[in-house]
Amino acid sequence: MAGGMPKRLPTVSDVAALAGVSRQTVSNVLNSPAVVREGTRERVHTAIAELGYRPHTSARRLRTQRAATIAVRLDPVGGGISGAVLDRFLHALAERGEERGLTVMLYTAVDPDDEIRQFRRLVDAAAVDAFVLASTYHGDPRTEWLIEHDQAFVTFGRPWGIPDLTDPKHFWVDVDGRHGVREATEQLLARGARSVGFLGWPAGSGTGDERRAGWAEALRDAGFDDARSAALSIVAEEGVASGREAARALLEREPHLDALVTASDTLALGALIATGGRVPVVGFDNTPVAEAIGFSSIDQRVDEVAVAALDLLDAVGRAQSAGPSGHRLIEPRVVMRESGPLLGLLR
Amino acid sequence: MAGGMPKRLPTVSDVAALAGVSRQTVSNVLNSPAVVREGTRERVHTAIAELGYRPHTSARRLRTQRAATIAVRLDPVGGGISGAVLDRFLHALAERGEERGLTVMLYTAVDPDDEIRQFRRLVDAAAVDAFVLASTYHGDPRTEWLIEHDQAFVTFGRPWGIPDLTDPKHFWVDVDGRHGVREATEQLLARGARSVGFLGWPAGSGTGDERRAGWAEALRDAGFDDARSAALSIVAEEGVASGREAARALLEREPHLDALVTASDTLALGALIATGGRVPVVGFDNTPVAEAIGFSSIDQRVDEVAVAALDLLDAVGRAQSAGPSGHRLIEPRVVMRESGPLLGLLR
DNA sequence: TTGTATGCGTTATCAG
DNA sequence: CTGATAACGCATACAA
Repeated sequence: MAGGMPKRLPTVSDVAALAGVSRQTVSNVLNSPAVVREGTRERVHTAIAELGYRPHTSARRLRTQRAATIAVRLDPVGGGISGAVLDRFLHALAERGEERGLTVMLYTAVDPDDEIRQFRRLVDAAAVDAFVLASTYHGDPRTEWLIEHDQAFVTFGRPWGIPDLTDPKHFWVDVDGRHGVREATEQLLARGARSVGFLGWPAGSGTGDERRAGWAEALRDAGFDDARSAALSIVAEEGVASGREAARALLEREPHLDALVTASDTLALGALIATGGRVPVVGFDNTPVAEAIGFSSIDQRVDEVAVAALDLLDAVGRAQSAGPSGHRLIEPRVVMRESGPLLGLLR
Repeated sequence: MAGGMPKRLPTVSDVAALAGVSRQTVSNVLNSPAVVREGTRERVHTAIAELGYRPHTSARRLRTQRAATIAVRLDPVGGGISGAVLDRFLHALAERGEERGLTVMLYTAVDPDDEIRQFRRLVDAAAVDAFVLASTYHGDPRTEWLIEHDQAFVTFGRPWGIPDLTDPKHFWVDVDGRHGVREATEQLLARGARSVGFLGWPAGSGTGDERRAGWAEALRDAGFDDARSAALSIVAEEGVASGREAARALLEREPHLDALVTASDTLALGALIATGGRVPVVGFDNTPVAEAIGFSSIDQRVDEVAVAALDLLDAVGRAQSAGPSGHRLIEPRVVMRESGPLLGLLR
């Protein structure tokens, strides 16, 4: 790098001098503007602009004892097709966080124990004042540690398995998959589909069960009896190949099937391959793949999730009641696509 | 959150008291261990461990005038299939950075001007002491701004278009795509392929041109004359569909083609669809898709890239000469896959 | 409304 | 080798 002068950054004192006030006044202009007189305030602002002054992050943090930083774990690699969801969430978090003066920092961990070690490191160094976890389960050692050590955190994903979802110690944001799948199913029916199937994961994953439930609800409301519905549903492990197998089996059993909702874009892709794109398929996550291939999907609206997560952390930080409760359920958005540029490939 | 006591973190003073030394000695143990006597050092370490003490990040930053933080822009969404590369790089950066006591923070920007605004914000607030950019071009306003303002930065990607790649003001790390493609081609030939084609991007993108050059070199070394080679090459815009079209056209023209190297996994996927998986195809980036489908690809080794980038930044920070030069060219790794679980799908 | 004094936790300087 | 003192830049209680 070219070795210019160290070029000291301006401080409050510099601003104060230029504006002809005390440095305390400058601080007031920034932190309690109401307390300073109009004219003075303006002079200070001019000086600030002229010098390009900005409060020194570390000094402020040291003084206020707040890092204004939230930590998020970055996983090794977004699991294949669906990984993009976490990335989009991260992006949203960084973007909306910046609006509130928050910095997003990354950490990595190979397992829960390692992650707790990271918690300890970041907390002990006062490097962070909140964590965002990408999902949790009942008895998760990470959330237990965080609660025990009074650390602010929020999870993207309900704490599946916890008997009482309103546990006031555990703040979470989640996407209402049930609602989204239900809506997608209703839309398919409204468009004339007479037999809408569901391809989901084996029972036991909270997320997957919710999605299936949404589909079942829609069919029930449309007058299908439960036995009839049950025959239209099939399970598969996450994966293109298993999705294709399952879709194939389902179609063999129910040849009149004229639409399919699935628990993920991965399964949707498998189903599209199996049907040669002849049956409309709705995926979940609205990944780039869905967009590229051109099939319908359900978007998680990670931006809203990020905003909600930050709201909750704000509330935690101020020890306020977090609004109605410490949780937010975001309604996903159904993205219907009539046909895509690549669907033809599958024939 | 449960409202326990504020639970003050231990400071150097606490450690000093417990160890029965002055706090300066504690600081010395941490920063210049050589200067303190063995026995004392041990006592201090014991006290540190007992209290779970860690230097307060912000205090240290304020004092040392170094943020120990590097900023990386997170893009809205990793462009479809190939996006994962940047994610993996980010992960590697966070992981290797932590080993050196560096924090990775994220920022977002909608365009270069916006990004420069972010630079200004982060620099003026002393929030960051280096930037990592994901690629640049000649006359890039971002690098110009950074150089002009004496900010440390390194780019992942050569500054294409700059006449002198050894510009001492611009540090970069890149992957030697030419070498990788050449090696992949050689391996195909060694395995008995008699006619290896290349499917790449239109001329003009530095990256793409390099990759094509690697393939051409391998053919030349194998005794193909240039005219013969030229007929085996075709171009396509990035995208599955266009890759498929181009591969189809190439095969029609050169039916005896028995292997294909491509400039990206996206193009490779298109080619695989076109050939029904009957011709071995090598992609580039070794994305999750390549792994899932099971085709060969060239891995960028982002971990090595991250390490090299951090090395360069270290050198910049200490105003040292950055080793041999301010650049590192990483050799990618060819990942040959005989067949994958999903290749059959394409038939 | 404005200015003054003090401390956040750390490290650097310098005298013992 | 160790210990006192000052300063990094900011914000707050308190006095003017």
